Amino acid sequence: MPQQFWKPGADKPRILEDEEGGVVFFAPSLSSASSSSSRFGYASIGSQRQRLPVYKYRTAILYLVETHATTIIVGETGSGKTTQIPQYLKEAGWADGGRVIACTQPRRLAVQSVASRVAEEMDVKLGEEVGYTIRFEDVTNPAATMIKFLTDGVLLREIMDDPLLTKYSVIMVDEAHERSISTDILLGLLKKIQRRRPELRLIISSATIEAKSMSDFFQTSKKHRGPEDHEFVPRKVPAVLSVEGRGFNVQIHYVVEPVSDYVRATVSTVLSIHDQEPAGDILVFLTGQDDIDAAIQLLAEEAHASRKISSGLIVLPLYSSLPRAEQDLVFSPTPRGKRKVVISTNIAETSLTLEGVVYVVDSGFSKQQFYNPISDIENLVVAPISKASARQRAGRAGRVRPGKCYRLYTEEYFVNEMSSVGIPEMQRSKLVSCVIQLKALGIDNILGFDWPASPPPEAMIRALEVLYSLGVLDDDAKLTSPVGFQAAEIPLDPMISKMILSSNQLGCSEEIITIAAILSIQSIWVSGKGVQKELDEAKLRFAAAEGDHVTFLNVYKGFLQSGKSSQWCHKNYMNYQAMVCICSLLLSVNFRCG
DNA sequence: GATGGGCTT
Repeated sequence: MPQQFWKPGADKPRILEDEEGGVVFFAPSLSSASSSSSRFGYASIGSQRQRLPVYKYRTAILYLVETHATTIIVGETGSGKTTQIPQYLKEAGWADGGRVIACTQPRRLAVQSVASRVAEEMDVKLGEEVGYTIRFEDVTNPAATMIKFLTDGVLLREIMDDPLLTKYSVIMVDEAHERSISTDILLGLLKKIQRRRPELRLIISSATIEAKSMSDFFQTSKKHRGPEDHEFVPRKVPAVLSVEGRGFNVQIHYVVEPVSDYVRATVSTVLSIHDQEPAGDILVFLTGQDDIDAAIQLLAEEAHASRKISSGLIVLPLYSSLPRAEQDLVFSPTPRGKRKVVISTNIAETSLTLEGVVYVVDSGFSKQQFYNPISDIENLVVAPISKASARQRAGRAGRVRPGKCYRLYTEEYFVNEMSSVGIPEMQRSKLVSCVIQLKALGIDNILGFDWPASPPPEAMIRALEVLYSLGVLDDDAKLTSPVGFQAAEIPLDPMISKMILSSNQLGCSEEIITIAAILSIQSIWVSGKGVQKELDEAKLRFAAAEGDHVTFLNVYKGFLQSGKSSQWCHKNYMNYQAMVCICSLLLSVNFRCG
């Protein structure tokens, strides 16, 4: 039975969700005038740049940055803020005198693609005036780079060498609304740095909502407040500027009654879209591989049962552990007369963008990590998403033309029950790595640190206990010498760093570093629906009686003997990308540990 | 017999 959605404008009274800044769905007329037709013309890069929504705020942004210590920019995707603002700053002279403009991103891929886009717009070679740094890859030229894109994790590491980040004149923290651990630590540290360096300017860029709490965070100072309107001191009160995006209008449909099984509901919704709606690809958000496989299975069964309805559907799964070749399928253009259905995890919410999506089906759930500091156990649980996520998901339907989003929950639920933003990662994770990093930066009063979102004190205490038991912290909760400092230097989980340091005395460093590298990446095995049996057999070929760790060693040996061959990985159900990653990790750890 | 959302240094 197909799901029942009510259509906007029909009998049921429409509760507008704009109260909380539902701007995501409705961009002013500007978008229809400027994007669809002219965007595909042969405009020069210069005029393309001028057509971005952010362009008309150029003067305002430069003025605010000049006069305020912190500027918060609320902008939807497609406003052009990430690529344009660093260029405006450079044009206004913020990179003069050897200073550098930094722009951080939570993800490596975003850093690379934004950097190359900006280099192209400025018509310079990537790695010169415009460069980027991500782990294992530094494409900058210290003598020439004026605009530098980097992951927030890399900037955090840079603070270890240069605690005041002296070479930067402006630091733009992008995607701050995602509230990843590194972004939050970075924000806390930048606030501190700012007190010592009044000439440093910060730009915090966030997709929606949290502008107010972010502004409060940068406004309130625990200690001495500087003079506010002094001529040469920038204003401490953050400026907040909102920039509209370029998304198309997305019509939201809610279910009338709550659904009991969101996988089934997904399938019937997809089928009725396919049956009733004009051409356009469908993007479905489910929680994980299990759900996704079940939905695909069910779709196949329905297709078999009613050939008429489901002919012309191309159904593709999408999740991060899917082999690269299969992931790439979702980017292939949809053949004429066909309709692509991508059934995805959260990966399509932030990390990748699919062109051609016109319909989004949102289950309302995602898997989220939670940490219980009492039991010291991390859990992955299916939990309801936030309004912010729901808006982000819906926005994925409006990239090429007006679209529709089908939410598998009631409007009443969305309005009254759904929390407006998710819980910051900081408040639902282990903090061992985070604490050792702050200690390495000389921040002794960890419990008194000024966070954008305070983590639970129990989690902090547990992290301190773990570090103490590893011998990384002493009785005064200071880093021990040399073990504590060495462990902080190694960019891995402190438990693993300690294992590496101890292996030195036991004469098994080489083996332990290999194991450490493998434990530090997501998985060396490929994943997928039909390969479970083959995967188990492959694992058996390397299995060691001593356990998984020695099995890992065998796998790595095999990989080396194959001459680091990708075919060998494929044959043995191993993730080639992961193995390459391990090699880089080995290099960097070996480098640090002599 | 039960099991990996997504990132990152």
